[in-house]
Amino acid sequence: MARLKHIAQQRLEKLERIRGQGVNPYPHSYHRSHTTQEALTLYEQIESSPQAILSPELSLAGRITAIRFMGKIAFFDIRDGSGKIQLHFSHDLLGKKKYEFLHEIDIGDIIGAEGKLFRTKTGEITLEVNDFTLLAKSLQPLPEKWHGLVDVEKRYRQRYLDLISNEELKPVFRLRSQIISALRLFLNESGFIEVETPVLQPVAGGALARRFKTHHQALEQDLYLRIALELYLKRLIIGGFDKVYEIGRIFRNEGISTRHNPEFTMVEIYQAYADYNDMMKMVEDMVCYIAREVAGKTEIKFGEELVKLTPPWQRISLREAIKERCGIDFEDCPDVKSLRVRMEQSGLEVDPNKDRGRLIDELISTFVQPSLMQPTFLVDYPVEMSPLAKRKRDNDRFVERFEAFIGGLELANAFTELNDPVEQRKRFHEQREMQSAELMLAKSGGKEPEAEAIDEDFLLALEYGMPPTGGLGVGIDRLVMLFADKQSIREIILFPQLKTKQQES
RNA sequence: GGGCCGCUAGCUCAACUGGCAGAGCAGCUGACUCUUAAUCAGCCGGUUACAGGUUCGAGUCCUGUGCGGCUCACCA
Repeated sequence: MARLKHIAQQRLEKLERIRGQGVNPYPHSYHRSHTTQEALTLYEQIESSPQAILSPELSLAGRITAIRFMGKIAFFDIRDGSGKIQLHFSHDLLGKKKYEFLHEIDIGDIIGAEGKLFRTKTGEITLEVNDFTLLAKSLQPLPEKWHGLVDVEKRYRQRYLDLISNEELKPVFRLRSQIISALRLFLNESGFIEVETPVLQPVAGGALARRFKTHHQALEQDLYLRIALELYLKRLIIGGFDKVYEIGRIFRNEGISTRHNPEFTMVEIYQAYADYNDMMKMVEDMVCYIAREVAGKTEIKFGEELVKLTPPWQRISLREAIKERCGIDFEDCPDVKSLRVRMEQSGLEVDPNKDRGRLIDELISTFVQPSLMQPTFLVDYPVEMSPLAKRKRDNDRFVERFEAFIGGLELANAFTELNDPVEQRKRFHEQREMQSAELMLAKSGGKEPEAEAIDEDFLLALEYGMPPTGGLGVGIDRLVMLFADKQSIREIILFPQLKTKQQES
């Protein structure tokens, strides 16, 4: 750029004038006695007290969001993490020199101010400033006060501006924090131990998803970012922690959408001597517990829907749910080919590369999922969709697995964990065969064909014996979407993934 | 990756079938001792995302590129 932006240039000139007066525009610290919210509360207490008490001297600090000069007095609004308050400056109280220094101060600057509280003629609690300190000079103009920052791309790329200018944003991320706290509290109170397992893994297993690859220099070895928490948490069950959970970031190298970010947060919970029925109960209890903690009730609004979280939630068998909605009974089509033909008969466009499990998955997301607004468990999945789940006690074509849906969002996935090491090895191999067949087919698509390795270290662990175990995974981001009533995952992730923009300088 | 839509001043938005690129806020100068979207007067601010093309003339039409939104695919 040939010349500096006009406004920034003016601010730099102000900065020099400030320094020229011997004032440090970026001092090291400032002692504030109250937050703006505490100050407002304090003054209301003073007013309602029976004795006539005067406001004590306080010091407040924050970012200037509005400036209104009226000749020899001025009103500023400042905002801190708790809220905002109005400041009143007068020429008479501050003296000529200090009052004139106010003209070097801009919207966006951070200041500290000392004085006493009073109420203006129009009734607003205000600090009568008898001294102030510049704490940080701002060199960039803030978005407009009235409309705030609207440009979606800018809101995500410069989230700090979004937070500064759109007041309704902070509560969303406070809510996110509260949900995670409540979740921890629930699990800790139920006797679970929180653990941390590797993010960098030599074999990224536990789910079917494309991975991110990286390289460790000293080990001279490729590593992958984890796509699930599952296999390491099960190692801990084997090691004798009977109740473990991890809240952690998962990375999946797949498409980005309003429901998908490349990195997202999951909680996975494993309980020894439990099965998927126990985990179903746990999901109900856990979501209700969180609802009461963060919303104070178990009925919440999501989009147009009023969602009732009180247990018991509806339980439908996956097979019945699909049959009811589109008339296809996938058990009548025991192999890929017949199911594909059946789906084509129903007028569906069918991806020829999909295996039977993925075709069934497509039936779920097309016909079933969108209608699951009230909390619902889909139970009992076909074995080929779930390589880590244990077969049903009375039907070995199905596994003991459920997925929980609320508001049309897939929220949780759980099963009675497979603990037979011989069968687990067999299932891994079957899965890999399907995958490499698929890769052969897709090869023309130009994707790098790289079949997932089998986690031999996990299989070895299983061979030492894992107790019967119930496992549960819950997508935290979607849980937050639900409670925050947001239709896009980008609204509840502070810094959603965007493509890097080329710098224009 | 496919389809549809968008990109104009620091921010929020105008500009009719192609005809001089504008307003409000922010900024600067001045007035104003209870304002709060303060008010009043004046001023500054643009490679209309980028690169080509059509045309006497392009913010507007065409082609390509970039980034974003929605959606489909993939996935959770």
